[in-house]
Amino acid sequence: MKEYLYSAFREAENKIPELKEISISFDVPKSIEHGDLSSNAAMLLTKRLKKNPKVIAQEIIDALELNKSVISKVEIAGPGFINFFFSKDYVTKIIKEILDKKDKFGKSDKFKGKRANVEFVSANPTGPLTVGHGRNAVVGDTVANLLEWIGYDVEREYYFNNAGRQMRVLGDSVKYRYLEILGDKIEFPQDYYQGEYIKDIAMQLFIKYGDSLRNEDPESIFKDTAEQEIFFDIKKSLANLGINHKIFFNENSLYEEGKINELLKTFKEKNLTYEKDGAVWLKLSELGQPEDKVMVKSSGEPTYRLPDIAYHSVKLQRGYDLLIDLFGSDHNATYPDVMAGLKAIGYDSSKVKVLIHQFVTIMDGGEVVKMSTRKANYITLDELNGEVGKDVVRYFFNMRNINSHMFFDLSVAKKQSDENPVFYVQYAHARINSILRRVKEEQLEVSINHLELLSHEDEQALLKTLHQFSEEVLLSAKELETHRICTYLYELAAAYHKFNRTSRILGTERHLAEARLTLAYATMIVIKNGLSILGVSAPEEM
RNA sequence: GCGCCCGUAGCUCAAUCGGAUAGAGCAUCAGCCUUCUAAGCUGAGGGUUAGUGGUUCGAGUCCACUCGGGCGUACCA
Repeated sequence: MKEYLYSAFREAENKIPELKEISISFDVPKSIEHGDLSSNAAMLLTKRLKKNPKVIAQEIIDALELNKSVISKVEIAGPGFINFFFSKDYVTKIIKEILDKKDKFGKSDKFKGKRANVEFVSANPTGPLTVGHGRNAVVGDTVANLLEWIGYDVEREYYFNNAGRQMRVLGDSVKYRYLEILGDKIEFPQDYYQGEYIKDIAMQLFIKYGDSLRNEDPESIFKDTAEQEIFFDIKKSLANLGINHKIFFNENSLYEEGKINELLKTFKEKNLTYEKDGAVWLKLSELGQPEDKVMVKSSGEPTYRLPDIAYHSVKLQRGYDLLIDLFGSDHNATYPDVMAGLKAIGYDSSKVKVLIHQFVTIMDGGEVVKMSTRKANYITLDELNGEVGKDVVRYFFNMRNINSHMFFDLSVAKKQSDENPVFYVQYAHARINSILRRVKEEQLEVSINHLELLSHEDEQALLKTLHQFSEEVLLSAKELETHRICTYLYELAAAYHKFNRTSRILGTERHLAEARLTLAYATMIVIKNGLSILGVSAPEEM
């Protein structure tokens, strides 16, 4: 609906040139009394024109050449809002568009030809994915979906590190459990991985190799087997949620391909490094960061910053127009250094968008569950998925703004899953399918021939909600905010349930019945499209 | 101490670039099924948007400070 008004305002700029100086926007007013779309342009111009906003509003209205068949009424209200009321005909037209585009309705080609990379999950293979990783996984995949909906060619990527201290401890942990199975009496160190899965891997090795591995290095077969098994499980957990990464990027390849040394050399050439206490420091303080940081430890090992910068430069070299990083708030201190480093060596760091989600606090029966992979005190993503199902997991994690901390009460999720909003949305979809099955007996058909009969306020409200879908997708994708889709779908479902109550189909005069049926059918398409962005199923029966 | 995020109804959360009377769900209370799924609908109660000050036609939203919470602040990743 906004498009029409934007172009009308653009034409009005000829008569009121000051309109060019402000950013024109249209809001959907909270109350229907204030029309379908509202503009605050007059109020924004009060200073420039030094006139009463209501007077300016009238001048704007006079300058606009509006088609009566689109805009039925324009009003000045409140302190100077210009409220536009759309004609019934125009509002109804959306049905034709939906029927025409079907599962493509809401998609846009605004960013067609652009390439994006979304890096998410990126957990090292030291243990199963927990509920905490779930938020990252679901939001990352949904952000990727959103970008695809506005035209991007998207690649999903998983960055991991199978070297380093964490993985050494993993190998050691497996070896200790293996020795336990062989009957050795050892005290399992507290800071080793305590999870049952370590014992399972050790047992597998015992079954396969007997006691022949007693003298093997923990970093060889023990670590390698653990990595393989754990990664297999991680991928399976993700696949169970409909998530499939195209690229698994091993940090180690950056070393093997000399990218780390290359980067270090570049920094040195640009005179951005110095040595102190046997370590190599990057002059981040000269790059707008609070303090210099160590890139290469005195031991000769790089810190995580160096590979992180190298990794991002490699990704930028691949030619993406947009790079998304998604990680938890525990990493919030690391990315400014990476961005500063990238910028210093000539990359366009504005292509990198870092999304940081706040933590998920797991509750069980009102009690906080402290999570630690090391201590094996956690609820796995698989367990959660098994309890409540993919649809609930995906909807739930997408529901909230990632800037907010999120409470996940397991006992509530299990016990009251019936009351989860995802069912409310899915139920609307199922209800529509139900009526579609029923009308076959009545020989009613989906038809655009009598849509002008849709005049009930609940029908009009539903139509206007349908109008907003495309804009909502575009906005959600631009802002990289998945929760907006959930909010929208909930409103759409509510509008449908209301309509379902007041605008009955069976037992109604044929033309009106078919018009309503067609509206319901269009609603079904939009609900299904919205749910598909979230990766949530649209059941035909519940 | 410093940096990032947060503080909205009893609970969990929305709120478009700063817009009009701050909205939903859960919970509580009162209604609605011989009619397309009651996993639904209608209504009621519930708020000094943590606090103080500022910016302006207008602030939950922006700025400053205070209080409270989360995460960081390594030659760990």
